Amino acid sequence: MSIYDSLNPKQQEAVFHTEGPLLILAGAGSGKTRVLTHRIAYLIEEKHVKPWNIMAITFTNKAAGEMRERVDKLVGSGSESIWVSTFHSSCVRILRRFIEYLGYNTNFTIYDSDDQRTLMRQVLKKMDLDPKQFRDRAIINAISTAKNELISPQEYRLNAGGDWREQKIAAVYQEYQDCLKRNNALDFDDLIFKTVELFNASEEVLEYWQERFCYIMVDEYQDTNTAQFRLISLLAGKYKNLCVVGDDDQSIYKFRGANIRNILDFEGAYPGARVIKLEQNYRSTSHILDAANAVIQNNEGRKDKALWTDNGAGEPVEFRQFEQAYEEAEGIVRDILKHGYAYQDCAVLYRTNAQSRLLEEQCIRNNVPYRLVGGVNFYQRKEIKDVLSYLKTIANGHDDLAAQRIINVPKRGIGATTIGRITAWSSEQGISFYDACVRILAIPGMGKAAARVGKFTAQMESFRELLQTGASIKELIEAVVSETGYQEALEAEGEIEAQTRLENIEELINKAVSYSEEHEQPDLNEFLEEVALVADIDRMDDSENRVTLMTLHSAKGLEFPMVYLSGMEDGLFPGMMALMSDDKTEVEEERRLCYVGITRAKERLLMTAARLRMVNGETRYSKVSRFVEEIPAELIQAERLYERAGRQRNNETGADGLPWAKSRQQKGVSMFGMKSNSYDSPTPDFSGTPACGAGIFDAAGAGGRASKNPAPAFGKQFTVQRQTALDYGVGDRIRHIKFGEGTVQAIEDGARDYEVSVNFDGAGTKKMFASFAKLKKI
DNA sequence: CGTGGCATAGTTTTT
DNA sequence: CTATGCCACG
Repeated sequence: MSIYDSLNPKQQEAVFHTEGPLLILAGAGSGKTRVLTHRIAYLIEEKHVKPWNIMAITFTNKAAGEMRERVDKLVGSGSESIWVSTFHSSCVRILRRFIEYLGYNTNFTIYDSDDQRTLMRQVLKKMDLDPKQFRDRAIINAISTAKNELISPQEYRLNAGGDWREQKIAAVYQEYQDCLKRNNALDFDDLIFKTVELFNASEEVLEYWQERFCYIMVDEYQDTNTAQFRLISLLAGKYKNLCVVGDDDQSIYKFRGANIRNILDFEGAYPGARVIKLEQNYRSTSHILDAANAVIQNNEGRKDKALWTDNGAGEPVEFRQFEQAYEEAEGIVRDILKHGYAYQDCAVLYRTNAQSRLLEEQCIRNNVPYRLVGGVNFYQRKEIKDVLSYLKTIANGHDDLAAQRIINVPKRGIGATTIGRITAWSSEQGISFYDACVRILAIPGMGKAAARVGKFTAQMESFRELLQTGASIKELIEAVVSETGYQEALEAEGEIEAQTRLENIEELINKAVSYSEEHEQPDLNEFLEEVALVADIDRMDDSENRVTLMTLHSAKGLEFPMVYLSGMEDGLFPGMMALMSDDKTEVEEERRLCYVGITRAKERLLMTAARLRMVNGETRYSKVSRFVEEIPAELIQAERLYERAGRQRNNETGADGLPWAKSRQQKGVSMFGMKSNSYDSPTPDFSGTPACGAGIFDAAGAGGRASKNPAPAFGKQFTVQRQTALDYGVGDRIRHIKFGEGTVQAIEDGARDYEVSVNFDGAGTKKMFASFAKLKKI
């Protein structure tokens, strides 16, 4: 009895085929991770391949982590030396050792999309291009596409030919790359691009890695782009022991450069490649699977395959159309409360992040604990970026963007003029921005600002010393936040803002602590880089009992017993862009996305749509998504609204006859923004807090209990409950966590919360919200 | 130099 | 509608 007996014949075939190129076409839920992990185990235990000669590439860190965990269980010792990581982190590791061949320094920094944008603006400004004609976003996209296709600035210029605009973009591309290099920085696309460049530049380096990775496995192969394909080809070029796993029907990252031809043409690129299809699905009921098959069949140019399952038929797929978008959200949440699945077994999926708002509202309203994946990345939040910029500047002064970001945060009286002068001087001298700051006295025309800059650099140097003398990253962050006055400045901004932001910083500190615990020799640079490559999905903690809200894209690779597909409307999903496009593969891509969504469901699938939805401030009517129509009637149980004539509609929806009247009214009583007493308890207005809907945050339900409890429950950022009564009154002595002791001056019954004025012994009079201030009676 | 107000533009999905 | 950017004022 071996561990391989539990695999089906096809899976075994894939596991035992170890030499030469292998394409595993793994349909949704066909156990591909099982195959990959068992294959690794087989290589090590039966073929005696050294663990360090194996490389497994996944798309997200989360997937990498899971795979590593499962491999650990299968393979006793040595599994830690297998490379299991994403394309991006693999490339970083390679570049950290050899990028000097390309004239960069090995302690390069990684620019995220925000940094990229900042830099691009600087470049566009410097080149004096009409911002109307050359939008940063558009140029970044063009460059990104070029990099994904391995097109260098020089080639871009050649391809541009006589096209004036393209010529300009080529020049911007060139300048942008020069700036990156001067800053010793790489953007996301560069990580792959530069690694390929490195391999092309040095036979010696390439051979080193070819010998290192004799066995390579790539997951989600349908989503690789040209650069990634090239990278893999180079690495596997010598031994050709390349095993790729993917499903062409789940290719959903075209916008990111993914080239579906990579998987469709694999056999062409690797003659003699073995192809194994995994078609048995272990995840879903046959109703769900048949619905998925029915939808995807409408695509052309796919690899022929037929997924089947011997799970039971299960319940039919359901579809419900609602009048209003908020009713749709409400319907979903009600259903969650009704059907009895644990919260953590439910996922609500949608096409665009904007749709999460209504769902959140309804979850909060009905006390359903949820977890939001996506939106603004945690690491892109202002306060986090600020702190990280400090750390970057402390770690090495090479990152100009980071230094420029924080030199006047908190306010130090160093304005744009001064920063501009320093920047100009630093580029004249060919030194970094930070180094220029250090030599501030040498810069002409500085005046008063010189002293301020001097104070700044002195402080930064003191932080460096702190780090030298062995302070942990945690201690460093704490020192930065308190000694620079960052925390103070934050608190001055307002109670609610400060609270959420400080909690975010707290979360970053936690991250730093767990990093330090995991590594024998914690290193600030390494920490920064780890943090630079995390995706939202990586931070998803599925141990808590919460409903998951996320985009269809984020859902790839996951599964849930109960799945809701919301916003099934033509114009939203498939999106307007795809419908309008002449390129019909755009709709096909959306259809694949739908296929991914459907196949996430194990037991029950409910699709929903609204006939009316607010989009960009105006109400839009939509038809039911064509994807729903593609599911044969016998598989689906549909509740539709009748298509009504316009006049009748007015009677139904709005007292004043306006079609959108009802939605306005609803907006008025919504949880966001408006003051309203129609709920058991008001909630903070988090439509205004930047942290809202950002990254993953946890909104805790009342311990998993549904309704009844009048206090709405938020977690983390929103650990807010309006106290029905305060245990202190005017004149009482209280204690505040930061301001110390004081006397309550007044309590106002505000719209959302009690506003308490307190005269602190040390800090004077402050007005604060009761639920945030956490005042204790003494 | 900092702030606040106004105008404008933008909108998919993310490593 | 909302976020961001720019400009004018204090």
